Amino acid sequence: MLRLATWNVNSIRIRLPLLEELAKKEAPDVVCLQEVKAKEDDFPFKKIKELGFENIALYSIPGYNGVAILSKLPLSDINKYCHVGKDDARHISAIVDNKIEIHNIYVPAGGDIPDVENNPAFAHKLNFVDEAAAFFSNKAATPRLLCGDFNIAPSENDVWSHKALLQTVSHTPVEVEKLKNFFKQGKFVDAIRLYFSESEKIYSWWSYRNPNWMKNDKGRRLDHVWVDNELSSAILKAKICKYFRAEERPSDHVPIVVELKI
DNA sequence: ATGGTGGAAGGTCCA
Repeated sequence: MLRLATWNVNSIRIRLPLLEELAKKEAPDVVCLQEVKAKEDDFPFKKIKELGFENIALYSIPGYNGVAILSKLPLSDINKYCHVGKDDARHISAIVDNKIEIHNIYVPAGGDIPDVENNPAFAHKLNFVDEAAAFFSNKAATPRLLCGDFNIAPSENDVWSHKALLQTVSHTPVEVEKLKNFFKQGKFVDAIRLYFSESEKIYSWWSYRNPNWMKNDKGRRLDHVWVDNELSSAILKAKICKYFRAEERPSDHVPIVVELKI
């Protein structure tokens, strides 16, 4: 049995108390973090090891982005990837316990304007997703799990209003198409939708800019866990830890936890 | 049509 959490923490240093809560309440064996926003010298290795995560794979730069895999089980074959020519710390992988290859990915947010001509950040996002799709198009020797903040809510019920968000970066048709292509090319299974029906609205992110986030519930499902299709029967449970959004000094994303039988 | 909040960095950027 393996319990894995993925969470965009939006600064690991600010979120240490909540990471401790995650470790205690959800008991993950592996935690994939995005937006750690701390360079290696500032990363709280000691405190994280004290929580039981003795094995840490980190790919970070100062200030922005940064991904990490925290694990109670041994990590091997750690790789850090540069996509579309940018060394911006968005993709790290490791094999956990010699059983499963975990890829932790932070897809660029893409700015505000969904237009590649007028917004280089949006072009970067689309190119990143295309390159990732190509990267994962071949079968791997070890079963794979991909997770992270993909910054795209692909289905109608991954957003509070499909119609209202058609022109909003994260739910535009061009992004959704590219994410679905990525998904198809890699023959992946959406571990979260295996557990929740397609007709159920599920979100993992609520904007900081909406102080009434709980009442309005204008969320989006930006965070994902995908597995190789041969692992689909290994998914036993999935949980979106919405209660983390209501904690003191929350991230705008909440952790997602999956339980696999491997 | 706009601005709303949060984090890190450092006198502004990214989300």
